[in-house]
Amino acid sequence: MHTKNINTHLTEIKDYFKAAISVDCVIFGFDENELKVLLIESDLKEYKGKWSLLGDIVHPDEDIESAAYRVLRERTGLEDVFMEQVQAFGGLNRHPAGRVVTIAYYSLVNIQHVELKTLQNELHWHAVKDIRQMAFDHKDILATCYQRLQHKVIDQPVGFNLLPKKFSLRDLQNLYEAILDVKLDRRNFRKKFFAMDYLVDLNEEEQDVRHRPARLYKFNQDKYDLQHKKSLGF
Amino acid sequence: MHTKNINTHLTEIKDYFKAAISVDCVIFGFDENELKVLLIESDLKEYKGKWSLLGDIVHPDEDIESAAYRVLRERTGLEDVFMEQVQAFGGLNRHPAGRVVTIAYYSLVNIQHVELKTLQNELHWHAVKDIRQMAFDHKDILATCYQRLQHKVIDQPVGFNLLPKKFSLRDLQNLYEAILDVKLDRRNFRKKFFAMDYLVDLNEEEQDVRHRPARLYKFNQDKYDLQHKKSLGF
DNA sequence: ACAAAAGTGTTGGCCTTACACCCATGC
DNA sequence: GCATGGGTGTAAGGCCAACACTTTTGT
Repeated sequence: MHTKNINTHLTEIKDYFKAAISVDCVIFGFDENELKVLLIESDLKEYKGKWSLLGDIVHPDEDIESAAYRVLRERTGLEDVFMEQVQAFGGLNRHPAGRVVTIAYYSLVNIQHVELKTLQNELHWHAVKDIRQMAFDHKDILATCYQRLQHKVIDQPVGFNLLPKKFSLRDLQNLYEAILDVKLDRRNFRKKFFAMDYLVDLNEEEQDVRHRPARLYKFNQDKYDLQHKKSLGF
Repeated sequence: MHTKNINTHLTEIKDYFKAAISVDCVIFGFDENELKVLLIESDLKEYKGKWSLLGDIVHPDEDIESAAYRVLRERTGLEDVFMEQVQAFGGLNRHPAGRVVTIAYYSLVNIQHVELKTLQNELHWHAVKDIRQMAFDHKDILATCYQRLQHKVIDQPVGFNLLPKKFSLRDLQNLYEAILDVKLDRRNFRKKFFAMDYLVDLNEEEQDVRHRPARLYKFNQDKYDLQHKKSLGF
């Protein structure tokens, strides 16, 4: 039996250096109590009018993670935001131009900080729950990344990345309810977060609300980094 | 500002079809109460004598998942076993032959069913906890896949894939203790698994043990598939 | 009879859930 | 003063962790 292994035999490999690697970024934001994702209109004739994720080919001298950060930076102006690889998508005919294997990342951004780098208004935030059709296999990619996010926020306090620096507990709860698509009990939610001790009371209040203003908090990243990272368990 | 997007602009792509895609399989087995992984000796001069994962280039007409299954089949003779993609590894100089982005998979196999397809005895099962050095970035890949496995067995009953069809509760506990690297309470462990109702009592006993023989069970996959897949929570 | 591992229940503490009233502010 | 959402505590039940003795088999 003849078996090959790229890790032991090199001679036949040269013929195979013909694929392209891309990254696709699922950029999540939170606005108007909805989870949003940043999409771009596709110009490709095959997908005319459909929305697609932000992505690009990985350059020859570029790490895949760097490529993902580059895409993010070029489109949103943001750096140093939360980003995580999800997985590769490598179906045979997923891209009309040829064999393109894409690596999917998702990132969590404060939607207020984003300055869209747009040419003809072709970039838009879409409510995740309203998205029906997308170009390529991007609906799959989005769904997989969204699932990953849902698991992640249960496990670790990453949701803060989607909020402004100062936020109320109501904001935080709205965020979790939007991501997980559940209703949560207000008192128990507060208890849980105060018990975790990651919130810093800023002794400030909301402005311009026409009811009793809520206290504002910020997230204490350092405290979280120190402690054993235990599950939030919703 | 000029930004590119593979999902909207195609003209410049051709130049980039020069990378290679590979898959690397972390094939886990369980034997002598230890978690093992199947490795092959590297022939590459750069990694002479080091052990590496089983991997291969993804063929042009081949899905990445199919490629992973092919590697598994060619080396172990197995098909239809548990396998899951973990993530891509795309560091710049991870392969001496050029730009090779690899997609890592792990699979769980019954080590008794494996017939190693070996040419010069270059394939071996290694205890995961004893592995020190590996070729390429394979130690990273293994570590990432092992972590994923640890989370997975807590979440879903996939451990059965590593055991023979018939097993005792002691076998099952040994497996979980090996994977999670913890000691578990025997009574609570039994309670938990009986409560989940995934085990079928075969009304058989161990043979050839020099103490009281344990009852044998099998896993009821169908029952699991039907129920809501709830966490095992160790 | 002895060695070795299998098998079996109960209790206490903790964590989770469910639930209702008063408070501060803007209009 | 009224409408709106903010803020707070407690009790009951379920879940998990800790723990020791008896049973079965081989030698």
